[in-house]
Amino acid sequence: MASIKDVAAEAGVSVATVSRVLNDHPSVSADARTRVLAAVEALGYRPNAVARSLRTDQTHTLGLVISDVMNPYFTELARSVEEEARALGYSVIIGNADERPELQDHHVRTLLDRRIDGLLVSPTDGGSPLIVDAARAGTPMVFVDRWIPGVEVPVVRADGRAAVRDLVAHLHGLGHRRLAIIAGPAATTTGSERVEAFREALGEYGIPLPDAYIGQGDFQAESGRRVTEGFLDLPEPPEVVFAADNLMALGALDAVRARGLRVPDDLALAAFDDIRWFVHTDPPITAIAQPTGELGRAAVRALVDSIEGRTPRSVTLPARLVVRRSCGEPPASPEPAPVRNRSQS
Amino acid sequence: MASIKDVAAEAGVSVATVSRVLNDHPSVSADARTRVLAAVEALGYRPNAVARSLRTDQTHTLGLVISDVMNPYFTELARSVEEEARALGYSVIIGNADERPELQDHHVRTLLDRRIDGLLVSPTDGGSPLIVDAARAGTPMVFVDRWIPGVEVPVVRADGRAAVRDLVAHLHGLGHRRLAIIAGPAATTTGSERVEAFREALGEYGIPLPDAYIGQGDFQAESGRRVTEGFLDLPEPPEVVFAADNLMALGALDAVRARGLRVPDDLALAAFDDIRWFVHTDPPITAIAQPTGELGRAAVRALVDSIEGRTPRSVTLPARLVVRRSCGEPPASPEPAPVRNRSQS
DNA sequence: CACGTCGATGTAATCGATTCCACGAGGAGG
DNA sequence: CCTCCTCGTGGAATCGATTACATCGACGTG
Repeated sequence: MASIKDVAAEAGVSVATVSRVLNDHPSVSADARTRVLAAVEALGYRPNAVARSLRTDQTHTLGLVISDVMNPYFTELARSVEEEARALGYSVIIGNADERPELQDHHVRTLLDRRIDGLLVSPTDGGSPLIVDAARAGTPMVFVDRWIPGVEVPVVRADGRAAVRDLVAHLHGLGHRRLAIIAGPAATTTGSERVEAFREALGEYGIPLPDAYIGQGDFQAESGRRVTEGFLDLPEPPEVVFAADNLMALGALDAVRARGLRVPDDLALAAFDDIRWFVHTDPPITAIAQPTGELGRAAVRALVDSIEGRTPRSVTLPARLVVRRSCGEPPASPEPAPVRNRSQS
Repeated sequence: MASIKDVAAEAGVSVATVSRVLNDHPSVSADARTRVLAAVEALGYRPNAVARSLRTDQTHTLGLVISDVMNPYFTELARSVEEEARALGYSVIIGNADERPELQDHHVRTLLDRRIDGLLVSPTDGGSPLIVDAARAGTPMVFVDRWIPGVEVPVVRADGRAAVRDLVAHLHGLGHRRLAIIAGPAATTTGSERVEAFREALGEYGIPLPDAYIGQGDFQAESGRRVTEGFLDLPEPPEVVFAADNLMALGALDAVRARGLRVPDDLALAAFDDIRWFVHTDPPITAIAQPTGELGRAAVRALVDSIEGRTPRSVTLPARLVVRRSCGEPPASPEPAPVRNRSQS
């Protein structure tokens, strides 16, 4: 592969001049510039990003460590992150933690070794020392969706509190009184927050949230199935199950289906995270939608601000309830546009 | 950030010795080794992968350019690729082409600039000169799922021919005679191959595939909706629509639903690519399943073979038909295990 | 005892870029 | 006409690693 030296030789100038042309530094004669450009063209030269990074100490790369690529919510997040990053001149390297802390740390370490300019993390657990140290050491970092409390890092996330309240109102209005939740890992902020919001909203109606109605899941489908089976085996099973993410809702659906029961007649179901498939499930699932695309973009902007020396800001956006048929009684009007355009947020 | 020089100073040895310890070269005294290791520990030193790559001309990184991250098929592929790569000591950088050739080229160029050790591509179009040139120039490369004809690059893919024949047999057995297909872009191998296989299989029953029953899609949901509406507007609409990928099937479902029609009563539906959501749609969708995980792993193995100087082999694995209810008449026995374990292929 | 071998170590070149500094030519100003 | 500044350019240092080569002491062998 041709290097800058080859270009310099071909153009009859020094490597310094070639470099100046490439980085369009002002003081290069028009003549030299055209000769260099011709040489670049002739040799099919492309600058070696590795060498450039070593010298400049910037890789123009962002690391994104997400909890689970197979989760459509995170896939969509990754997509919007990459899009915004590209618009700002950065590449993105994605690491999939698969909800496993040690895998998360593996990716963080690898990304740090590659000297990425900044890190976007949605922490799988509540306190990876590696991440905390990196943050303290000054690595530009932004938390997205989930965060680690007590660390001075901007957080970009959706606040589901109001939407959860709307959901509970909706459920209460449908006559449901025994409401259960499939929670995420307590070690994640989203895991515990959603339970709290749910409990609080129930409280407003004087409905308790007994321990038996709090199932411990791990944000993956299998745990949703297991927890739901537990609920169904209870002497007094809940009338509604609220899954704290979309995959656990899928597992819940599996469990109900395996017993030959029906949603919402035998058990109503709602989920946090709205994904396009929820429109097509049997029945369509009522869910709390996060502004995923906007979150991804805001996170990138905050991170790039941090990298380029501006002060990054935390961002909290509202989530909203999308009512469908999985909790009973169809909504007043059918959903207007079944295919959502993928470029919208 | 501490460099190898700092470690050398701290340990009281030369950088060469530090480097030898780090790469466990045999001729280092036990004493020096422990001192270096202690210094590494004390300083929290981590080798700079950028510098290392520049010197050794290897990045231990694979590039993966896929057509669409939002497509669960490719997400699963990406996941298995990363897993196998990690097991073999490589990282993966994913580029999302979003079915746009220029975006695909952008990512290929960026990856090449970063001097990745090898490239895994599922080409969005039939003949990016950039990719062809890179292959000819000797960049280790493997095509996965789709390929570019006429280029000397191993291909790892699933052969759906037999499964399509099974599907047609199934449809014919249910009494369907007017069968249409939503095709992928003709520029992709999978796009044209699936139409051919379908036409061939129909031929065995003496059923023609008129042009009106070949809708041109682009592997994205919106095109599936558009094409399906076209089909429904025909004077003699088809009884079955076969979508060449899962997203177009989703779009087809949208179109049917928007008209207040029902699957399979008004229009039967089948899809290429089986994804877990198909079990939960209304109705569950009959699909052709590819051994996605195995494809990803095989592709990585072939690529790493190529990188490390062994001869890579092309791999073709069979796809298989999974019958559900979207073409009419439920299958003989219900699906045995509703939740599929995510670690299986 | 001399010499060759081997193991441990350090010095320095190298990878491919960027960038500081020095230098020469040419133009402006006194 | 001399000085000074500016502009275009090249030489060389530098980033942080790896590695060929040189060196040196210890040891084994004839």
